[in-house]
Amino acid sequence: MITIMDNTETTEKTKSCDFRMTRQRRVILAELDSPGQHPTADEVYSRVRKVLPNISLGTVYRNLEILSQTGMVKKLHIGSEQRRYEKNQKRHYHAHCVMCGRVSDIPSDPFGDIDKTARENSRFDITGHELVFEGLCPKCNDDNQ
Amino acid sequence: MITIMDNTETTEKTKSCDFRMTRQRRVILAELDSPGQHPTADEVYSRVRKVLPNISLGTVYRNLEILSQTGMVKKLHIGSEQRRYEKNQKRHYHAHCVMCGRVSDIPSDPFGDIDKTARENSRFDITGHELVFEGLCPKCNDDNQ
DNA sequence: CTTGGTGCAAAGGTTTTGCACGGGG
DNA sequence: CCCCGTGCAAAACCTTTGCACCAAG
Repeated sequence: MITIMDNTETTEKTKSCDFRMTRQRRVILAELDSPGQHPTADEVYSRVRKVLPNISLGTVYRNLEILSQTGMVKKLHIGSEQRRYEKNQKRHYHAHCVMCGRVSDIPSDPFGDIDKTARENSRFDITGHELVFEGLCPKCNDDNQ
Repeated sequence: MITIMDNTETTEKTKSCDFRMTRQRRVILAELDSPGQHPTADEVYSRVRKVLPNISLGTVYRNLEILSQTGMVKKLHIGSEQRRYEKNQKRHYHAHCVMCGRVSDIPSDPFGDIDKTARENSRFDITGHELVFEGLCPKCNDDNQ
């Protein structure tokens, strides 16, 4: 029999939201575990299929959506490219290579002061911001010389 | 006969890039002229069709893409929603209503210092950033009370 | 048991593209 | 005149969804 409880806050969160921790969901979460990753749904799908060959792409999408609603996973919208996902973890921003599309983490505390500036210049009730830095990754920068 | 030259920097840019200023292209640009707008390709399409009933959606997409390459138009990537476009104009950021999807301009000088911070924390050659503020627009904020 | 989750496949929505023709410069 | 741009329609792409069955709790 498969152990379903793993007494992490992850499972706690799922339980409290009336979500079942299915095999599929657990494997998807596990795939997102290593930091510095920002896979697309399709990338998650092909990785997870190595463990669960019969999982469907629809299930991957449904789970990523549900997990992002619980806050365990974060949806990323970077450029006009395909949606990406990451495990929600310590505060950081992202850098996006305009040449190859690579996405890297940039560790940083959130810039709270820019929200304040925005509030002063608009009638919106600003709650936060999405910020992506654009530029060249080290590799493309070298190739470019 | 239709006047093709209009001796604006717009036409100059087009000429220098070997782009022809066609009737379609001119009407699309004109539609984007009033500030504070961020229409989707489809919205541009339906507006432009009032002037050019036979224009095709493909032409609208092709032109918005070309115009964004010349720098005359800016593509906006806001949340996971449909792509939006605006005429490139004085420096500002955008606020996105998480409830109704509305997009508003927020006048502001660019935050150059955050690029500096990002540079110090990554190996990317950072050239700029995409920044969208999230919150509630005045209307949704009222409805929410 | 009950009810939410799954696999499958089809549908949906947005954006791109191949092609033959037309018009800009 | 040349060849870029256009209209049309199909294709490509990404994401969502309906449905019958399955399995978590």
